[in-house]
Amino acid sequence: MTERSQGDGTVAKALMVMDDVAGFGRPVRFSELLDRSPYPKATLYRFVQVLTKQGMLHFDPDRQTYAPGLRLVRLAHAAWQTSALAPIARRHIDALSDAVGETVHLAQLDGAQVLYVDKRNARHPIEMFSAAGKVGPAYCTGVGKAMLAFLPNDQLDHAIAQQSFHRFTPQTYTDAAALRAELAAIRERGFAYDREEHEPGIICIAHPILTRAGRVLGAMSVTSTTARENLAGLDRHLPMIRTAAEAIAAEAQDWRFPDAAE
Amino acid sequence: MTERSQGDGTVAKALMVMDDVAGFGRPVRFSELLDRSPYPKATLYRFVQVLTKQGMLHFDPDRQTYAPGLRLVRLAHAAWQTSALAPIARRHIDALSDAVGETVHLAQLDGAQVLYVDKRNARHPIEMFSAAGKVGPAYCTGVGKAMLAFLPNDQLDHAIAQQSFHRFTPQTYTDAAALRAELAAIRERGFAYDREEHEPGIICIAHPILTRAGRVLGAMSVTSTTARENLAGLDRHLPMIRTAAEAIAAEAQDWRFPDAAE
DNA sequence: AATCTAGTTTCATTATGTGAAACTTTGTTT
DNA sequence: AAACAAAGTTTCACATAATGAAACTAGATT
Repeated sequence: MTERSQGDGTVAKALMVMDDVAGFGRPVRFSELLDRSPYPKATLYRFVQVLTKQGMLHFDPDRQTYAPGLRLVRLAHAAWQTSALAPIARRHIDALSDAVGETVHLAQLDGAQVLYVDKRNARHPIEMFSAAGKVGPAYCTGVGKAMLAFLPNDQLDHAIAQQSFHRFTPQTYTDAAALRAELAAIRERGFAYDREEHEPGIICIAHPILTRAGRVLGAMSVTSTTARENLAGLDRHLPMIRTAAEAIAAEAQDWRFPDAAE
Repeated sequence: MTERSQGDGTVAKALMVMDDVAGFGRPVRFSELLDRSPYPKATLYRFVQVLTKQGMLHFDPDRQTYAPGLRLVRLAHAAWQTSALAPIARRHIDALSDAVGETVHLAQLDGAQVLYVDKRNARHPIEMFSAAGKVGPAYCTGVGKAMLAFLPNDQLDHAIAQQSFHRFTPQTYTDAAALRAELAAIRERGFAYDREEHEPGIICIAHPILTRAGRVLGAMSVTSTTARENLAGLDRHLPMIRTAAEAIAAEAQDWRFPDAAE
């Protein structure tokens, strides 16, 4: 399932169990968990007990199933609030989505993956946790490429090494060389497109959010469909998305990133 | 800060550190954390290292501060989605908030506290994590009392024992006896009011969400202000909130609570 | 240069986690 | 109803991992 790091401490192991439970996407029985777990029965059992007692897992006695617990939601609330990006970006995203009438995403880089931290959908009013917390591939999404393109070399190498390069559509970049060329173009241009690389019919324009020193804080995108728009059409939104991205960066910087030279 | 349970296992201790970091509500320095922590420097240091390496904490090298990490947001996403209540309730909450034009809350009981898991604000369109994950007192909120009132005796005793009974307003119930009387009235009536018990000027009507067997799944409320409404006015919304609560209960039950006799 | 504070590493000691196996409970088959 | 199987829980000798006092280093401050 996940890559297992051994002897990494008890805490790391317990968190791996959390990931496993979360990975099912539904309440799981102990035995199902055991099948996927590298730990022996008694060990896994103790972990699950401790995590449940701690509120990190919730045990449903009727069904005898475990699911991620409410303590996580409480902690995530703190994470979101404390985050230097999401709370600041909120009103800019509101404004942008109102102005362009399309779906707007805010994402951060979480290791080699894209993690969506906020979203506005012009039509359906709200998405809550169903949107925030979602992860996606970095190499074939607008926000992902926008962030990768402005990473320092060492971090970029590391991130690229971890991409899966699965071909989602005919347009997906499926090797590191092609991706690097695309990233160079993005760096040159200042923003990224998603040309149906992740989902057929879905296109977007994405802009990085950078500190003055050029450190990547996140990215935001405006998404549309090939049925309604083409890339040239999305360019209309460029001034607004750029303004928003810069405004967010400026606020975030003043607030919490006094930007020591790196 | 929090109650400390000793010898409760390494995982529990690590999670306590998480709570402490989250409790600050802002990025914290190691030394600030040390002041509040019962652990010696080296021990706390190791915890913070492990948690950071695991993505449960984020370390800002510029400021040398720790904040809750992105892995939490990812896990909370799973928790929210897997939860038996929030995803099901979503469209009902949408509909209810549209219909009544007031703020609607969805909450669950997390130990002795109320944990808000969703919210619709008629005016301001969205609140994201800023709303979900928030905790509040059970004894002086509509949703809190609506849930407490339908708890089995042993759980109720336990929950009441943990209430702080802080007097937020002149209307706040400040002792267990008064609260128990109010809960009896709520049980009788089938729903709860908040008569400015938590915040002056804020009133609400709240309805529990119960399985057929009477187990408490959560509660939902419609909130207004004394400037616009009074309790009698809120009663107008009763049929709709009751219908919504029952619909949510029915769906949740079919979906994941086949309701073994309790 | 001396002093202070915050952060990091070391290492002998001890507590804690580990997991094979035995056991109990629950549900299914004959 | 008895026999069986599968899932869940407890035990305990053993090994690993956590502990924390103290020593150390890096930056500030005087």
